[in-house]
Amino acid sequence: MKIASWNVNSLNVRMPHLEQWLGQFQPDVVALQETKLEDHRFPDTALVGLGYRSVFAGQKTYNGVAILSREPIADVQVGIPGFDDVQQRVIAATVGDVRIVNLYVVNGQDVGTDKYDYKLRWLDAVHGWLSSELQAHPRLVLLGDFNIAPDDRDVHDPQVWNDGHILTSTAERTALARLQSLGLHDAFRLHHDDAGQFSWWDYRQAGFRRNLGLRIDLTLVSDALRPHAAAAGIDREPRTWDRPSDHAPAWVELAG
DNA sequence: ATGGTTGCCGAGCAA
Repeated sequence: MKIASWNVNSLNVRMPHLEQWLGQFQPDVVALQETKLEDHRFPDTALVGLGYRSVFAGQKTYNGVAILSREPIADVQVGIPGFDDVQQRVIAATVGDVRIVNLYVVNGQDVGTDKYDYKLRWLDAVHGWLSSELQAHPRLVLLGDFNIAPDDRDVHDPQVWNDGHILTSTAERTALARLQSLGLHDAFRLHHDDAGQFSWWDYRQAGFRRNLGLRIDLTLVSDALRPHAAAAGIDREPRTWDRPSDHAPAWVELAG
């Protein structure tokens, strides 16, 4: 079972890329972020034609998340229970016997801003919710655009991306580590320990060509699924295509 | 590098 996460940065623009990628990569489940589409505009009919059901929670202009699956999707949850939020950043659902939790984590803009405070409060709410979600669903995959690079291997320049910088600040990394301490394991790091493997490259300054990137798109597997995480990676190919998203898909394969 | 690029929508904001 191949499960992937992809921040498409507008599904309206990226639908041809998604179609191409679904056809060649053949994922079983895909978590999308930044669809930037109201629900009535979501291309669910076109996706059925490609063999995928979908559930989604969108809004105009910003945010928006979805889960696509070849198999039936059950028990859909939108948002974090008990955390009022007008921003559509969370959708969870069950596929087979696996709970899929898709996050579009707050970017945070800059350390010390109101958006940064919102990011940390939002991550705290996710932590509280996931501790109970894991009890109810031990076989769980938490994936998405985390907008946090876990450690210095995951940034092209640790001098710039340091403990005072957004996406790499100590408080953000601590919040991510706290989530992982619930028993969630970075599937990529179960299989690779090298630096310089990124999932996002800034559109500016020819970031992709120069590999000036960060690894901020993660697939985390629960304790129960860890022995089944047979492979994980990042598919850079769609980032090479014409008019790409600034993110590449990150994936984990569950076996057995 | 208070730059640079893309997507939203039609002026700046968010990333």
